[in-house]
Amino acid sequence: MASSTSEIGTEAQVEATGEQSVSSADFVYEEILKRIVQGELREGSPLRGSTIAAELGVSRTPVAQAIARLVAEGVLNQELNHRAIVATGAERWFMSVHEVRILLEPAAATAAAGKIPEEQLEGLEELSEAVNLDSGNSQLREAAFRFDHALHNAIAESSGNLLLKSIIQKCMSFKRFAYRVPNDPLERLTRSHQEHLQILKALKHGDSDFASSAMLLHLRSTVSELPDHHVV
Amino acid sequence: MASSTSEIGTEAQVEATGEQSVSSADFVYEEILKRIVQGELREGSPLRGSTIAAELGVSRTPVAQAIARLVAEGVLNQELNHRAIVATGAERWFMSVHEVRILLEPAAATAAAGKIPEEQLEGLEELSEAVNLDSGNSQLREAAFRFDHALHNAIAESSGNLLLKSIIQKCMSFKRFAYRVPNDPLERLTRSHQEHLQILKALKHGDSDFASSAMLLHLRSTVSELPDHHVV
DNA sequence: GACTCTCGAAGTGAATGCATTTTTGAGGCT
DNA sequence: AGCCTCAAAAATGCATTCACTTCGAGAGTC
Repeated sequence: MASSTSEIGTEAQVEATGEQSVSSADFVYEEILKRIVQGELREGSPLRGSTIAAELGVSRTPVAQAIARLVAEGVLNQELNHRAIVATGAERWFMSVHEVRILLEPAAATAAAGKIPEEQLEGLEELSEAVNLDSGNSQLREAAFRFDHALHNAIAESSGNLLLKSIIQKCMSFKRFAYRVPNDPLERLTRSHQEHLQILKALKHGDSDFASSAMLLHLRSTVSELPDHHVV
Repeated sequence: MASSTSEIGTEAQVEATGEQSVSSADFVYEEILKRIVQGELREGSPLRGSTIAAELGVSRTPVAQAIARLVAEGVLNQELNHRAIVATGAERWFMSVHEVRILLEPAAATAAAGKIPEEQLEGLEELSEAVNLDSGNSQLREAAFRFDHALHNAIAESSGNLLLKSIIQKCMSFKRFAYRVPNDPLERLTRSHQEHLQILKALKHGDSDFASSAMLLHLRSTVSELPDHHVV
């Protein structure tokens, strides 16, 4: 289909097909963001929609949708009828995300404390127990990742603020990019898990202040340990 | 072009053409959001992309883009191959926006203090002076609106955080919906302007704490005065 | 009578085509 | 040599079309 580099396209598309129930637009969205974060696309770089469509092996329609979303999020800039360019500072995207989380998630925890439905709390505790049993390394990390996501997303959902919820959940979705750090010390994961348990306890007891403080501590300790700008 | 209600479509499209240099997707985006905020579309209401396209007199392509953006923002929910539905709590969108602003903008002001370029500061002061001369009522409100937008957007830009910037600027773009309140007391506008001046002074002097406090006061006083959920 | 199954209608996601705009590179001019 | 002009090439935005999925009503069955 594509003229020049159709092999790359097919390859990428296969990778996308691996993840079921995801639209082409979602795939393109993540692919572009990945390239920006990995430094392949520097700030100011122009994005030619048709070229990307050819490289990724999809048509221009989903590419246009993905670009529109990235423009709405500020990762790309685009004027009408002009091509999109990477916004300045886009490669520090992860750091931006984490800083915003520090501002939002303690407040979200405050609002969510005591408001998370009982059954959801039980589900979270199940997930937390799945982390305790130290099976294989990768399996442990997988369980921790799931619990992490579920906890933060549950707080976002029960915050009662739609915008807050969507921002936090978007932030969490970015963690997938950064979660391929298998050589990340196990001690850090353990401590992070302990912090998550503290937060969960506070949420269950409806202790807003405790939940907020625990969340702040959690996010601050995460950022203080990681090197430079690989924050999320 | 459209089959059933093409008159409505043409009417709306004319209204859109009035605003130059805006894509059809942007027009559809704002139209859908307006309908949600005005209660025309209640939470849980399904949105048929093809119907909206017909009503607004555009094709499904820009509608799909607009819906994709609204889904990304959490205003709509949509599963793959299912029609989008209005998220629960979407009619309280404005309140959500203001609450998030209270969480983010003081921090943005802290970061931006002393970092706004000189020429931009001068531009802001010009805009602020344009408010002082009390010409016609509507003209005064227009000037205040411009200064308001410019100030908050400048802070967002100079915050050095890409996500923060895009969220704040998006929040500000929503104010357009709420700014058709001509019977809003003049005293409120004056006080708001004074607060803006305080913020500007702090930014110019590079006083982070002052800027943050002034911003917090500004946002808090705005929310305390307005009735129920018409916050932004 | 209630439930299930099937088939048509409608809707979504993606591809392609078309008109307009921008980009860009060559040529002429100062 | 540098700058401006301009036309060809390419990219964008939108419309249209195609393939597939989902929704819904009616027939058939228990």
